[in-house]
Amino acid sequence: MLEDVLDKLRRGVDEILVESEFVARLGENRPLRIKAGFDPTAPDLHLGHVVLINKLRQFQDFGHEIQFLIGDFTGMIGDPTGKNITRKPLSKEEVLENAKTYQEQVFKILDPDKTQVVFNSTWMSRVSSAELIQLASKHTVARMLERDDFSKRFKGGQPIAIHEFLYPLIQGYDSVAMKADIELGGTDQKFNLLVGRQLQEIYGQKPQVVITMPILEGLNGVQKMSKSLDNYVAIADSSDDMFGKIMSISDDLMWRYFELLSFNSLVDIHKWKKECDDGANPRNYKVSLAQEIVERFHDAFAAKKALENFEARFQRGVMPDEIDEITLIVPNDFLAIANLLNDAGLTKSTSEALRMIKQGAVKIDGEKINNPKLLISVGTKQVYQVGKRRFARIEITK
RNA sequence: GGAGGGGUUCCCGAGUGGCCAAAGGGAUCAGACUGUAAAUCUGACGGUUCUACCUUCGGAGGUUCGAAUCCUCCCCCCUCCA
Repeated sequence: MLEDVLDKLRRGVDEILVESEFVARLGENRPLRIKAGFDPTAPDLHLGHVVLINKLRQFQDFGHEIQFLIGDFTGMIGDPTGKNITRKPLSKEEVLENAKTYQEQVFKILDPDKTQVVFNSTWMSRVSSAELIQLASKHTVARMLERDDFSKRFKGGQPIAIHEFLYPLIQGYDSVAMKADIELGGTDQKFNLLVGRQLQEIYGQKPQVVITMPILEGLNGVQKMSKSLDNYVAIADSSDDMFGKIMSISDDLMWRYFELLSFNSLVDIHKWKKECDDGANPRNYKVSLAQEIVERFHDAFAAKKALENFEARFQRGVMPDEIDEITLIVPNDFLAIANLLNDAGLTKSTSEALRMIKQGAVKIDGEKINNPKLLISVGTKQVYQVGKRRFARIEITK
């Protein structure tokens, strides 16, 4: 029984520190306090976050208690880690607003009744400077430099601000304040999570078990999924977008997504991979992955519809059902095509519009055009298309 | 406080007086092909009234017919010494 639970909980995780302690805690047969921290600045949750949240859900299903920690205290200070732009500090109102958005999204996966949302400002804002220095005295610079990104930056001559050393300490102190049994985080959080263990021990608590989850690669498979790199699938994406984005990942990356995001058993996933290796069409498997994910965040009907739209659009070249309607008001009787596309927002600049036309990417009512100097007269209303994905029905009036 | 190194187009990173809107790679976009918004190949990738012009190489001046490249001052980052 315990073995079965363990197997399920181990799926997809990167590391469990310390495994024997983990087994012992589960054996205590009580609801464990599972901590997971989130940054209050990015309320747009994406599939990268889902990897972790799915795991939380699993713990929840086994009867454990999720402590969904929103790091509003640190967020209010503003953490410029690894950035050259100073992140602007968030106000109390913004933090609360973001927290609300978070919950709306996260409760698509987690059970709200078994989830406690907590803010670290609750305890951190009461900590005095003297106490903070006390906390800082519990750790050394040498140990801080063990953290991979710190040591890399240190050796590579990149700056490390003093307060960046405080973040792991505060995060670790959160574990003390919360009396966490287990803390989950991405592999990039490993160091911080371990600081939690050390601090708990210093403060006379049983150190938390640390579980790290892999960082999901973004759509291009190169860097991690993140909003700022624009390679993400947001939980809030429309069903069509979500479906299309998943279809755009490479066949290789698909297996990674299967393992980390799908609820299908690993046995099945490995079987499918083998089938593909033996010549089956990976497209079909990718479709089922895309459908599973769309279904989870929307519903079965939306998933079916998304597939139909996708096939119509990209296999048969049918125009989408819903096209943005735009009306452009111009002073003359004619408008040059490049300016039109730019004004309508279909291209980023008129230069880009001209390039697109040269490359044969522009269609009017389904007809490819190749004259970059084409003039469109006032009074017309046509569907303009740039590439395969950008459409608008544009009316020109005087 | 002293000595030295560095800031280049979305990112990484070449370029040390004209051939530089600036190599190469990544990302992105488009076309072809297809199994799909995969892979692969090809092309594009600052802006505009586009065979030309304008703006860009941390900022402000200067030298020069001509500067990302040379000089001066300033800002920022890093290393070593104290």
